[in-house]
Amino acid sequence: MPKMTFFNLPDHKRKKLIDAAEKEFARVALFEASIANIVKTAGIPRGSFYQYFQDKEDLYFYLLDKKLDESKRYFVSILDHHNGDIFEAMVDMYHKFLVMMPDEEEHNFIKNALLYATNKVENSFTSIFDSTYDNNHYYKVIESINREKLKVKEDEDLLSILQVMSAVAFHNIIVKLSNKLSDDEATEQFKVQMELLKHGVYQET
Amino acid sequence: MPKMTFFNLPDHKRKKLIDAAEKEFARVALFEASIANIVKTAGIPRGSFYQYFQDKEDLYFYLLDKKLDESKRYFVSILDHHNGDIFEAMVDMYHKFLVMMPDEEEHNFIKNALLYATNKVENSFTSIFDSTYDNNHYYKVIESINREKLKVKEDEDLLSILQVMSAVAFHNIIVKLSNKLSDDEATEQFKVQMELLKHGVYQET
DNA sequence: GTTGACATATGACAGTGTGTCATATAAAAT
DNA sequence: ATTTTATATGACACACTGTCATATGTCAAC
Repeated sequence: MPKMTFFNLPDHKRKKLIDAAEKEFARVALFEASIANIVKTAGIPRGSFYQYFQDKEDLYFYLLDKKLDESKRYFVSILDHHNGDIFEAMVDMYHKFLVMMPDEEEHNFIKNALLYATNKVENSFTSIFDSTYDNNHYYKVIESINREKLKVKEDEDLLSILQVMSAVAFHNIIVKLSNKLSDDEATEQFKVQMELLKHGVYQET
Repeated sequence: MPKMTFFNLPDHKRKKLIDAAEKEFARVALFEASIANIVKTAGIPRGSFYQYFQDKEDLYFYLLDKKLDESKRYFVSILDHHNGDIFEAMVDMYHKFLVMMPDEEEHNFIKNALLYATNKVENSFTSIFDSTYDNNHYYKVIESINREKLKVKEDEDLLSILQVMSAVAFHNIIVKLSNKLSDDEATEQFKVQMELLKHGVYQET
């Protein structure tokens, strides 16, 4: 987390710094991003940066988590919209995530995050379904899920399902961003994989 | 790929360099690893390094792919051992991968690779099931799979299954390596998720 | 309105790393 | 023996990081 000094900053100064950082993290992945670049763009002295943040990662995950918080809230609303059908919600979310990013800088930021995913970045993304990150949000999701059509009834089993889904979604988004799949192809492929998970791949005897 | 100069090197010199590199990549993740360290340990001049490799990544992915090639071959043998049952093979492989790493340096190398996974690293891992990386190996796998118990019969459907499985496996290994799951807990969790995929999560009406 | 205590700002600096290049050396070809 | 080609070497220019001594601002208390 950024230090208090950062939050005490006058709005325009804080915004300038955030804009500069977003620009840099949209340009290249975290490990390639340079503080030197950010402070130059923001027009602040180098020393000030360390007054506000522990280091590059501190700033980075602050920004990333801020962006993903929006997605989290959005997912709950989508889930409600689909009457708790978690598969429909997931496919919808996946599609929206890929298609609904008109801001190129935002798109590149996310792309760089995903293509150079550290464990921490992956956690930030898949935390949509992880109680350790945001217990409050987690229960909202769990409670919004309609279990009627599902085989499992226990929270624990539900969690396993969510984990499988988010692992597959995460992987698919990376494939989509790195390869030459169109939005439609990617969505189609994800749907197919969700169907597999829905109905299973074994022939029931 | 390393340059020819590297492969022309006398064995002992090449080995010394590889040993030094493996040590460095076991110490820290790719982005933190330093060429300066590697050449110091190997006792070669800095200039020579660039005679052999394009850069750090060149050396890194050469080593990683070499390691994963063993795993690929091993997977085919496991699949045969389980008479083509892809779920049994996958669970077995997952367990072996976690448990059968007695060499601490090797373990740390893989751990660093996974916890700081770039798109390229993830590709290297999941390429077990990707025809674009090693067509020959891919067909060996595809042909070894027993489709009797599976709903799907087409290669294309099979590929979707494999992709889902490898995405889930990849994700689980990362969770296992970063968190405090024991080998047994991790294996159990993976089994549960494989069962979900086998039989599906929807109640068939 | 002066003082002191505390918060913030600043940029020079030491340390570390990268990739290149001119030069030296060895090996092979003619 | 001489030219050509391959390899070796380490100094160098450049880039970046994190720190620290010093400067500047803020604000409550007297």
